Amino acid sequence: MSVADPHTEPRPLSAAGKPLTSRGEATRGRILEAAEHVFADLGYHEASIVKITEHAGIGLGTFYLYFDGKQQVFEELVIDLNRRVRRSMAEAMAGATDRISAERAGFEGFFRFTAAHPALYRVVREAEFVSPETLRLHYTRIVEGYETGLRAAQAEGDVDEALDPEVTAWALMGAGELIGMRYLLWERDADGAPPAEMPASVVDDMARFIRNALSPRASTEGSA
Amino acid sequence: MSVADPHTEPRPLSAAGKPLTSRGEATRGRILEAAEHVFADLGYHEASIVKITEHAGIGLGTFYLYFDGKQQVFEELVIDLNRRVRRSMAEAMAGATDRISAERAGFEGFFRFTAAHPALYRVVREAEFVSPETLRLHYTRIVEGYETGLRAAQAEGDVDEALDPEVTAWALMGAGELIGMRYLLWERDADGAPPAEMPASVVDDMARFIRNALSPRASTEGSA
DNA sequence: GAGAGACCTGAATCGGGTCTCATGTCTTGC
DNA sequence: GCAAGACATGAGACCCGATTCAGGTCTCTC
Repeated sequence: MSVADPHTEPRPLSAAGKPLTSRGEATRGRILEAAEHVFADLGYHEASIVKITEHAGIGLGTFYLYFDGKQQVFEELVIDLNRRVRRSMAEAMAGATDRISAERAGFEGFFRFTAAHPALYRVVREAEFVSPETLRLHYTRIVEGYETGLRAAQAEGDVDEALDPEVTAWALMGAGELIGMRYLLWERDADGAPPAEMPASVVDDMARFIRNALSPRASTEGSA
Repeated sequence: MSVADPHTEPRPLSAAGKPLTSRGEATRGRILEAAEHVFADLGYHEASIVKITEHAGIGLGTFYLYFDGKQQVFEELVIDLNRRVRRSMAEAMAGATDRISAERAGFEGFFRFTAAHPALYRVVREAEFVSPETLRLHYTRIVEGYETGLRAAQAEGDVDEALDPEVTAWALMGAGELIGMRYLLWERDADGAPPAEMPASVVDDMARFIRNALSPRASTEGSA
């Protein structure tokens, strides 16, 4: 597979590009963790370096030893989150035998991540306006896996051969995203708490939709 | 239909809530127009009141005679854009006879608007982070129409009765959005110009996907 | 135990934003 | 032609954020 492995991580460097001692690595990690918290809480523009460094318990200047600026931490964070979402999806799909159930499992993995970290997934979406390149990377990496899976499944006869794998992959991802937004990010109980997981009925409804969309049709290969 | 009519517009008021003379109304309109331009060009956070008033050719203070602040103009703009997107969709669907072709036409209307105003559709999406309430309104209004249409089509036998209309409506809208983003907002030719319209092949592929997803299945009502 | 890096710090600099307000200018009714 | 009220203005008060930098401190090596 040419798809990027969701488990590899780059070596941490200082802002100047130099390698770090373990003390430096630890501090860098604390900044990243604080950034995750602050961005998730406040969104990109309300977040500030001061708030991040305060939350990390370090001096303001220290931040600039490890990052060029706010945008760079943000990008690194999105890339990390992308790895984590894909890991969640990959884990969920691991046991599936045919493509249709793999598809369902993949969505469950995605919904599980979103339910567990609603604010974090919002961070990823905000990348569209903060760092479009990074968002492209995010979506592209997810779609690549999808597309390969769909192509293989078409060869197996699990998926309608008339469907274009690329367009279909984007359509499925979009469907998953809006469903996640609607039923996980928007839904709040009386105390304002988000749901712990996607309601089974929604997962079922969505699975039915996907099964319909993907399964080979017995007859009627009509006009385009 | 209980769906909000995309053609009605509220009366313009001053920031203090007073009705306006025609001179005032004209100025207010110029601000809104300038805001549309500036937000589309720069995004919410890069945009500033100064830039908006400069573009409108009026003094800075004048802005505050008509709006409470940046956020309020933004929200008004998003609501206006929502009306325009829905109008574009409704016009495209007007001639359709059955639901499946109405669906396809609706997407064509949506893609037409996005292709004609790529930057404007980005403004709508940015509302997720600037004014979540307004974005909810945007999506909800679109989904309402969808859902009613799907329900009616199920009664007619045009659409698989096993599908949940609400979940299906959100899934379709999400699919349309990501396809729009991928093939309209991202695609640039050598000069960096966006495509004038959605490629026919993508529309066809998407239509096939939707037809599969919605059409009643002859047999196999399998497990959930 | 002393020197060399690596690491840390926050006051100060700089830039840019929103919003107010005291001071005009138009337009309309009479 | 002259109030009165609607409309217009932009300098300035105020706020807040990113980034720099000169001066520390820590830690490791020999």
